[in-house]
Amino acid sequence: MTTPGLRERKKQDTRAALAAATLRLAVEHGLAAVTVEQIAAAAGVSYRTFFNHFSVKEEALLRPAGTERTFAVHLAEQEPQLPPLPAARAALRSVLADLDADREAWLQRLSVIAAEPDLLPRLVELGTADERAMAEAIAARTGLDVDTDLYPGLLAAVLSCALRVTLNRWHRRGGREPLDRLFGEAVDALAAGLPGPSAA
Amino acid sequence: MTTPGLRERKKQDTRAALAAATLRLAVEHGLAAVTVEQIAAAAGVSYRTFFNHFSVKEEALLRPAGTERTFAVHLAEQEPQLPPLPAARAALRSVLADLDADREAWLQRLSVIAAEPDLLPRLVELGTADERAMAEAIAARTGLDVDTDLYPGLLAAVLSCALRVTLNRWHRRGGREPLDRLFGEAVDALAAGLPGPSAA
DNA sequence: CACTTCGTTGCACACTGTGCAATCTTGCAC
DNA sequence: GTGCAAGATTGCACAGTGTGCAACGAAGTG
Repeated sequence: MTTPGLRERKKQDTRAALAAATLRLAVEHGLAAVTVEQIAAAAGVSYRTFFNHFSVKEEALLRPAGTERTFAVHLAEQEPQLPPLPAARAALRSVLADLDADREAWLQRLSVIAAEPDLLPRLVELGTADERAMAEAIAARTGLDVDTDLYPGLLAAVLSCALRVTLNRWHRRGGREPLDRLFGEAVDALAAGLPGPSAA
Repeated sequence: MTTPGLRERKKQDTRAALAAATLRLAVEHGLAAVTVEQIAAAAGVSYRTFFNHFSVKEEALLRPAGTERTFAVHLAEQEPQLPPLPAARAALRSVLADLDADREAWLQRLSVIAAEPDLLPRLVELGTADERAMAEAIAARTGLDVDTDLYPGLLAAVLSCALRVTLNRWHRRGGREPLDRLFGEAVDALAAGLPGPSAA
């Protein structure tokens, strides 16, 4: 927890500039129509530098900040005696709060995805890394083995889905409904065992 | 439902040859280390022809047959009064039976994925098309709207996850446990509302 | 036997993503 | 402040992906 340091700060600035340029250009022309070269130019850095920060073009759109292990941190903060599902749900609420702090940008990102159906899979693709981390955090909390036991992997996978579906609905409603409530609906349906189409 | 015709048959042969060559080479060297050019050569066709059948390299590994809408068909066959979750579960059992008919090949495909972690996301990526189809089939059955109602999209997403987790477990156990039973365990946990780590 | 349809092929091309080496700036110790 | 190590940026070359286009030939149709 030492001082960030000038070097680290400039690095984050570069990443942020690239992410911002990506978002702006993608909103304008669609991500597919924008080349990495254009993004780098708009951010004032070289083509090669782009790949020092992001390994894939999509990453610049969908992971503007560094690889945050926020879920694991938030999960660890929950009361130890809380069952896994409520604990994970509370942790994800915190993650969603972070997203909500950047409302406009995230709604724009979701718009870019909605406008280019081919990109939706890539969003999911980026999400698998987080899903893996989530599974490991759940395994650590429950004392299970992430590789042999069913529960951690299944819960993480299912919650990732709920998150994805929720973001999709949130965007389709113009971000007017509170993200929190939409996610709550999804998790409630899960906790009830997907009994049937009760929630319209 | 007319006769397939010689032309159509040859087309399927070409696709099958490409898929088989892809699997063989990928098992041997890993998919990333194999180029499309090598695959095409091994299948006895030109480089360009590969992309007449598959739009992405991964597709040749993970979708050896044509784009089958098997789930929707199987779902339509279920008793109309059956609730959505059991109906979808039964339909997916049929899909899994199809996979099981090709046991060895599918276990090999899963091995290729397991050996190359970077590929797992791409599997998910390919799966999103099926997920969308699944959501539409469920929407049609329940009379809900796939775009505005929560239920179809959520159920399809969650079942896709269960399927993915199940295939993963199946492979890790060497394909010895019946695919059917592993999937049943996952869906049981879902139907129970993910109460806690009861199923070890 | 025309005539259409369509899968295959070759070619050119824009772009992605990587390895490598050079350069420059920051952080740190003396 | 001077020198040195760490690391971020850059340029260059390169393998490979995926696409558009036009030509060719075999399969389907009358």
